[in-house]
Amino acid sequence: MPPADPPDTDGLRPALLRAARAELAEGGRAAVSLRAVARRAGVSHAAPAYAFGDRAGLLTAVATHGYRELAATMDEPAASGEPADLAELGRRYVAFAQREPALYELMFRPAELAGDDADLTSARAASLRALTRRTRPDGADGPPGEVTLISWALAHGVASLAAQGALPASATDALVDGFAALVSTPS
Amino acid sequence: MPPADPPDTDGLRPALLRAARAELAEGGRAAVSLRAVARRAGVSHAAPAYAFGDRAGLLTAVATHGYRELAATMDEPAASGEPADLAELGRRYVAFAQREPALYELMFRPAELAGDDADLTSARAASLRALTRRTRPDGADGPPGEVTLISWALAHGVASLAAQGALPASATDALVDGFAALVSTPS
DNA sequence: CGTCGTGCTTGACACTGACAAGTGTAACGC
DNA sequence: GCGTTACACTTGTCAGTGTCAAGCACGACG
Repeated sequence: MPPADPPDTDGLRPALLRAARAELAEGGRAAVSLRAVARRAGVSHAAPAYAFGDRAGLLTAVATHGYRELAATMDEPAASGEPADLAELGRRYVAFAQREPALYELMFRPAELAGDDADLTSARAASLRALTRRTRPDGADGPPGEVTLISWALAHGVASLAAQGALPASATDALVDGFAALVSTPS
Repeated sequence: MPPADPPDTDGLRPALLRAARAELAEGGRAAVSLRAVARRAGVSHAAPAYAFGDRAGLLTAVATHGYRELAATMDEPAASGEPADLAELGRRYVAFAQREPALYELMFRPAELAGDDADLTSARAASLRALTRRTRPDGADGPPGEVTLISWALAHGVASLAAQGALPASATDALVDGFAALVSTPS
């Protein structure tokens, strides 16, 4: 019987994660089968299931990486050195989704992920925190407010619609900027 | 060889569509297998593929129905008899997605649909038209403007995030209303 | 009475995720 | 040295899936 929590020190899990990312990028979410990942990584067909428990476990690990990268993207200071403003933040969010559409799609597909995974939960919380921090006037942490949630929903909506061709990819920045202008208009 | 376009007069296709909707509602998108649908409809395992070409064809037919229902929901006049305003429209859109989350999810999953299907394309266009008509000051048809697209993206974002538990279902109406207030604030 | 097409079924294949059991190997006690 | 044990996988197998070719019943038509 495989151990409940195999150590991550060796190269199997990282190698499988790399292979899964490559499959995801090349063939989309449907192409990420345990066996295809195993073939690409040059291991036996059951190795991924051993290393990650099951398919949901593998996808969860991939999605966790995605959330970490998204949070890092948002935390990055702007060229000016100052924290990014709302429009810049939205553009980055959408750009991330457009750069890795299959990964972004996977991140928001809880039916295929292990929702109770601790790493996933914390990475998800970290990315929401990065967004919250930048949409509060004081730049501090705290529970997301209405403006944060509306901004998130808008960015997610633009990213999702663009990812599936419902919106032209060239229109996304204008929509994000238009929304930011709405928000900053004094009521 | 099955004919390219089997007639829709008999009961096979409607029966399979009903079965597919039931599978979708009960077990989510992953539960809609051609064989499960066939079992539920009481036909042979290959009948769905015969009737719809392949799995994508069946899902496309289901999604097409979904777009038709969504458009009908939005076109419905409000209790007052007047066309729905932006907030009401958004609430209806999100409510539709929450009433049939698996169907809504399927409708925005082009990787599993036959994107070039004429019925799907026209149903999709009709639902966008219903939304456009109600977000233009003159209530006329025409290409969707920036406000329409931003509103759509917001509604889609709220619906998607709520469907997967990222937002509490109880918060969606407040977000939609908050957005509508932003839009109606004179700049 | 044949024969022909239509509408669906039967049968098969390759592929998938999951599981049980096997295999090699390194570490450890003696 | 040797036996035992734990680990890190691999091998083998099973049920389920989508797809395709072939078969079959049956009514229409000559």
